[in-house]
Amino acid sequence: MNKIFPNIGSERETDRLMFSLVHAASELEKRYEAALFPEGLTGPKFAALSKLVLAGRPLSLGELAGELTCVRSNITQLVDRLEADGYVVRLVDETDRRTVLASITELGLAHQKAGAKRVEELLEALSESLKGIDLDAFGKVLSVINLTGT
Amino acid sequence: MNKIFPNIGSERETDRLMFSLVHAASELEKRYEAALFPEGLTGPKFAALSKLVLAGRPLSLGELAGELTCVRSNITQLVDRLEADGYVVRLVDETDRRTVLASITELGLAHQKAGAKRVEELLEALSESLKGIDLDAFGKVLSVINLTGT
DNA sequence: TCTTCATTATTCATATATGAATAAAATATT
DNA sequence: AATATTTTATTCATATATGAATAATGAAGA
Repeated sequence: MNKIFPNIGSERETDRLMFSLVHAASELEKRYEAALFPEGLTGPKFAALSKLVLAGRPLSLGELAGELTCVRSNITQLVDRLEADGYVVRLVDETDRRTVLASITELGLAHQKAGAKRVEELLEALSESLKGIDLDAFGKVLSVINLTGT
Repeated sequence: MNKIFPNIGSERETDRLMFSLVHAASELEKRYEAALFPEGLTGPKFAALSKLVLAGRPLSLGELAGELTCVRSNITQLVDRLEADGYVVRLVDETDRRTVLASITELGLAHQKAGAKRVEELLEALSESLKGIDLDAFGKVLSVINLTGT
């Protein structure tokens, strides 16, 4: 599904560029997901595992929700699936019995590592294909859009 | 949820740019959805209604799926919701009784028009804030990424 | 014509996302 | 200490997306 701008065929240059930008982003996401697929991972699963690896310790589901900027109930479900995959286990935090910790398993670690390698290859290839292009102007436009209040 | 690139804090410039690109796209989408919300529309609902308006005739669900580049079962559900909203009605195609046509209602038309106005305002504002920026280089980078096979 | 094949939409299972309502536990207030 | 509030995760309802399996209909070929 084209999530945005049903492409009414606008004349304005910025319209076409914004359409193209959204398309490029979704293209990137597709390649990213495709890179992770052989390792039994999806984008959200890899993101969660990567946060655990980066932290180097079990994280509470609330912390994970914060890191991944999403709602708690989302993490509950994601961790359900990761647990079903055997990539993560739930632990109770004995210092605060409300808290549930997600702890990455050996299997999860192995898959995260493999996924990270694939993603690195993807970014490396992308970097290669963008060689010799003026990225400064690109960054400037992005920063304008990224100013959240326009 | 950060759909992509769990932001491991890479040094490579292109990595940061790709992250920024995905972020910009999701920012745009958020504003787009926010613009449509007051008109009782979401992105997918508005996209479907807009295709019907653009066509100027009822479209089969298969045609809609093609226009919106998504799977048929997705459209079945989307049209269910649009029908529940009263924005669309289902008609049987008498020339091919397998086919179901989605036909926009007066109410749907009114909401699409209102939504289109909001989106136009959003794009107008965006175009304004990008005035004076070199969009050529931007377009070039996007076109590289949009070459689906890299 | 009758059987086979293709096409259409729907249903079902699943993944991802949000937000409201709930339950359990910790903290604060009286 | 007892009550009230806050914080934690889960459950539920819903929206959006995919893909596999199914049912109904149409088209092609024997």
